[in-house]
Amino acid sequence: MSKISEGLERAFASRGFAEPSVEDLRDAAGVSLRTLYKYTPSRAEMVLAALENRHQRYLTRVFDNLPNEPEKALDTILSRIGKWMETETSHGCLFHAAVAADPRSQPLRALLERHKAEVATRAAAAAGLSSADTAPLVIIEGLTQAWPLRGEAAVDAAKRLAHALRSLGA
Amino acid sequence: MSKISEGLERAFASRGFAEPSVEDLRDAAGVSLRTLYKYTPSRAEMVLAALENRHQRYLTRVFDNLPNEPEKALDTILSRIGKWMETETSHGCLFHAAVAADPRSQPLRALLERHKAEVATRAAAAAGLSSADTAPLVIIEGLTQAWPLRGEAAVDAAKRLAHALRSLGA
DNA sequence: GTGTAGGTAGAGAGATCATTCTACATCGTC
DNA sequence: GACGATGTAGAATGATCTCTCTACCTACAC
Repeated sequence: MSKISEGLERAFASRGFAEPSVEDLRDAAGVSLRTLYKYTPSRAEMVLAALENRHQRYLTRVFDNLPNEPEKALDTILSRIGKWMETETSHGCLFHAAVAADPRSQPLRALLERHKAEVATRAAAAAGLSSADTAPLVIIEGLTQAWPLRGEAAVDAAKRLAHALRSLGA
Repeated sequence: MSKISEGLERAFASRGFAEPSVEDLRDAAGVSLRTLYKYTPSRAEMVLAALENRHQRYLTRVFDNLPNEPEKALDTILSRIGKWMETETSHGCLFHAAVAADPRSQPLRALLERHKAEVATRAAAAAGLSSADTAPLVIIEGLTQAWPLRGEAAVDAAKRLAHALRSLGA
């Protein structure tokens, strides 16, 4: 149920992956322990459900209704990521955080890779670049990690890089 | 004692911050529990000691003996970070990982900020840019997070961005 | 109104973990 | 050769956590 995933996402995003106990997660999900375990039969699956929800929300927030002109599209993406950081999280990428908290988990790695692959592909396509070009991913990752340290200045720097890349690539 | 910090760094780097128990950390540090607690009186301080060690090693490996020409310096830094990723860690930045694992910890945040501030300052200086310029930090962060996903292609993309930045800024 | 599917509340089992404590060993210095 | 500082090995403590289980409730189909 999506109410559960939403609550889980909120809990992990604000308190990290280590701290919240399953009882905390139950409260955040707004259901009983029994129902929580029915949909996500272990704590590890609660993490996966939260990230699945995150993935969808992120893609919608960042990539929907982009301008058609490739010159503007990447700028818009970077602005939106700045806003996302501001409202949704104050420290880095939740997928990287989940993997960092439990680096041995294979399903978690797979989810991270799927998420980033989709982000990279969409960003490159919107910017009119080859989908194999890694540069947009580097800019986006850089912005996401630098934002907690520099705030809006990171957005500006990312945009400058995107602009420089475009004028050099042309 | 530095043998302890080194062992702790190795343990957290390879197994993450959540998994290793204090007994595992004792084995990695190569001392008794009592001695371990003498130098680092809580598990949280073991994390801090590991990161302190990491910080010094990283600065040395990445920033020592850089070429004097600003055009080459940033390229060298990015190549060295690629090598660092290859030999030292397979997933992202250990400081971000530590904060992600325990986002409420103030000392951890402070350490992350100190580390990144020093990296940003040194990179900007070596590249002949203003030390307030956020672009080098964005590139470095982007490379560090994209490397686990794209390997050497991330190094190449980071270098292209650095080059584009330089030719646009000039 | 009875049966069934699916919910809540919450106690309990069983394991694990961080931290402390006890008992003993080593070694350089006087 | 005895002392004191510092180390090791590992048991004991007390808290906490995940996951399961029991007991009860609600709503609806027939």
